[in-house]
Parts: sequence; C-alpha cells; structure tokens
Amino acid sequence: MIDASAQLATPTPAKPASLRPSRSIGWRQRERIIRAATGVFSRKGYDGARVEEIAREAGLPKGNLLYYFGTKKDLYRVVIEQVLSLWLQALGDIAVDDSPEEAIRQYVNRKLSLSRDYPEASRLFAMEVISGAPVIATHLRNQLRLWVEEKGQVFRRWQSEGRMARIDPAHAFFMIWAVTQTYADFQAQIEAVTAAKDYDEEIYRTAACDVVDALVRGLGLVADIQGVNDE
Amino acid sequence: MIDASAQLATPTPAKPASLRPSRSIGWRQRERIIRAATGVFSRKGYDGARVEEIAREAGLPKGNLLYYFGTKKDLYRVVIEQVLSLWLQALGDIAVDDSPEEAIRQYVNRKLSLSRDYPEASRLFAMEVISGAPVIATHLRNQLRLWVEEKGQVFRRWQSEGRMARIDPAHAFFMIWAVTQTYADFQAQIEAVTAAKDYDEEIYRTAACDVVDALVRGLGLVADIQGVNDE
DNA sequence: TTCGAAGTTGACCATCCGGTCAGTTCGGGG
DNA sequence: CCCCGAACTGACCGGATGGTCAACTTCGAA
Repeated sequence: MIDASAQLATPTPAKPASLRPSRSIGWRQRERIIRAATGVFSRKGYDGARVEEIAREAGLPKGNLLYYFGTKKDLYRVVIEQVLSLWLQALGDIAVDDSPEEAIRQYVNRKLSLSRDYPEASRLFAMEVISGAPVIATHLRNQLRLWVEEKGQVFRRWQSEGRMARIDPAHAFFMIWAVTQTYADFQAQIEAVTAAKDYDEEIYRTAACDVVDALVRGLGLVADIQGVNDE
Repeated sequence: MIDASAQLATPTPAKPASLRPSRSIGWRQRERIIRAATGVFSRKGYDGARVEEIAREAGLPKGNLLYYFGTKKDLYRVVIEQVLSLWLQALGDIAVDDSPEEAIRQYVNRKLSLSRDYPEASRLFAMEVISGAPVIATHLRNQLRLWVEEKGQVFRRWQSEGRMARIDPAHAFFMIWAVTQTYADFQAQIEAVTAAKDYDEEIYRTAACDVVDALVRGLGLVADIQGVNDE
C-alpha cells in the first residue's frame, strides 16, 4: 500500500542536492534504477516489489539504491510520475482543423503504439489507478481533467457540425483509452484466449485494423465517406 | 506476489474435511471471510492485503481465519476463483436467433451492470490479470478460450450474413470487456476527470446510453435499421 | 448428561524486508 | 600528488507479518 501523504518527490539526488541537475556521475544509475523499478513495480505491484530485487535488476546493492532514492515510496513516486508524464504527453494533440476521422484514427493508433511499446508503463499506471490512484489523483484531477475538457470542446464542435455521433466527449475518451490499453494491461488474458505466438505481431496488427475501424465507426466519424454530415 | 504452484484449493474447511459440505456451523464464517477478503484484496492487492485486516473486517481473530483457510495464498485462491466464476457465468449466452443488435445491446448492458454491482470483484480480477494471471491462467486458457471460440462462431455467422462488421470476433469481445470494465477498474480516474457527485447514477447512466450505442455502432450492428444487411 | 469433534482464541515465533550507518573507494579539481 | 565530497558497500536493526500452537469453549449426537 501507499498513501497520498508527502507531496513532493525529489528528482535530484536524495541527500546531496548540491550539483547541477543532470551531468552528475551517478546520473546514469538513476536512470537504470528507474527502468528496473518500472519493470518490477509493474510486474509485482508496489507492495509485491522488493527493493532488493529492483536493486539486483539494476545491478547495484540495495544500499546504493537507497542512497539515490531515500525510500521505496519515493522511488515509486518518481517512477509513477514519469509514467504519468509519458502518458500525458502521448495524449498529444487533436486538432480541430483535421478531418475528425483522420484525427481520431491517428490518435487511437498513437495510443495503441504506446501500449505496444511501453506495456509495463501501462500496467503500472493501471495498477495505480485501480488501487485508487493514491499518488497521482491530484495530477488526474488537474492536468488530465483539463486536457479532457479542452479536447472535449473539439468533440462538441464536431458533434454540432454533425461530423461526430453525440457521445459525451469524456466517455468517448474513456472508450478509446480502455480499448487501447486493454492490449497492454490484459495481455495475459488475451494471450490465454488467442494463444498467440507473437503477441505484438498477431494481436496488435489486427487490433490496429479491426479495433481502430470499430472505434471510428462507433464514434460516428465515418460520416464523411457517405456524406452523412450536413456541413 | 503469488505463484501458480499448488493447484487445488480446498472449498471445505481446511484441516477437518469430515462433514458434508455446507450445513456446518461455521459455514457462515467462510462467507463473511470471503466477502471481507474480496474487499481488502481488491483494494490493496494480494501483497498489500494483511491477513489481520481481513480478519478484522470479517469480525474474527486472525487465528480463527487461518483455521478455515490454512494460508493467505489459499484464501486468495478461493476468492479469485469465486470472482472468476461470477465473471464467467455473467458472460451469459448470446443466442444466434436473436437480432444481433439486440443481443449485443443486452450483453453489453449486462456486463455494464456487473461492473456497477461488483466493482471490487472487477478490480480484483483486473489486478490478477495485469500481474500475469498467475492463479487463473489455466482457467482462462480453458473455459474462457472455449467460450470465446464458441460465441465467436455466432459472430462469424452474423458477419457472413452481413449483419455485423467484419471484426475478429475475439477482438470484438476484448473491446466490449475493456469498455465495460473500465467503469469499475478505472473508477478513480473517471471520477477525477468528471468530478461526478454520484458515480453510479451519473456515470453509468450515460455510459449505458452513449457507450452502448457506440459499441453497437462500432460493431456494425445497426445495419438492420437502415437495411444494409443482405439476407 | 456426556463426550468427542468443531470452532475459537491470544500468545508466540521465525522470517523477511525496508531502512540506517560507519566505513571505504572513487574521481576530479587544485 | 593531495584532498574532499560524491559514490558505494555490506553488516546490522527493528518492526511488521504470516503462520503455529496449546488451551479453552461450543455444539450436537448418543
């Protein structure tokens, strides 16, 4: 378990904090640690992960790891926040002037690629949210909320122009996120059901076709083709 | 963490195993324990959950709990398997003779209700799968796989009749599951984004309209209305 | 009423794990 | 070559936690 107390995470080395941010000698280590931690945390969850194991995977003794990140909780906070920022920046832009269909098609594909390329990050993020988002609740309420509100305006505009089905914009995003992330988060289940040999190749390839189409159709964006839109 | 070893779980009282299954006095206890365990496990995950806490929530001392379920792992196994059976039976039937649109509409609504009524079970299941489904992998590979294959036939039939978009049936299910379960699993995120006062009322109500419509449309099932189907 | 099994309890134990620390090595500027 | 702080290390500690156990109570059948 982890709780929301103690807001600030220390990006700079734990104790010293003297040198300039990045070029410090042991800056490499921090990256290796974070990478290892992302893997272990995503596989075992916060409580299931052992500091020892993260250290081993990063190739250094536990004591040294704790030298950089004072606490397991601190390390987790840094990792999850990095994942969140990756997630947020990957949301990218949805321009109003684009064709709605093309814009969404690209967006969904982008999110799908993200799941394929960073499945661990996706799973870690999922576990955090499932257990109530104790660490990132604030970020979600601010940054993500804003983003959704902003992009939601675009959707509403499209809807008023008859170029998109009248779906609550927020729910449209929930759908897209759910569908794209399921391929990373529920990989174990999908593997079990499909018995796929090469997950990335087999599963993501069909997903990129079938599912993207289905989403675009579901959101009522194919209109352009058949001239259903009024503008 | 938990691993897949030791297959059988003991449904009957741990040590004795003498009396007939159900009417034993402390059969109530087992149910209370399982209910409490479902809650705690879903909130904290396997490793985050404390046996002590489960016991407290079930209203009995830890020692007594361990008397029924010999081990934390055993308890978890029982709980997760019960959740899985709930999940599997709730899959229900999708009859060929029904109108495709109506059949799927009902199915999605059923799954949505399941998420609303048993969000804890959903989240527990999600965590299990995310961490690689160590306990239920076998079940998924057998029962679920069969179910998907079977119902997939129905989809293919519909598709060949032009009453459903040509989507890989398995992926159609992945979509439906992902979308419906996201309302339970990612509740924290959805709450953060929408700032809903009454989650069940506000969120699930719009989901039952907008999202169900979008799914039906996405799967190309509205065909009947506009006479696009050929049969 | 009696008796054995089922059920209940809290004290107790062994282990594990996050975190500390004193001491050592490294590395680069003077 | 020296020096000082950053980097590193392994031994160690204390608290938490899953699981055991011996004693005790309750239950139900004979």
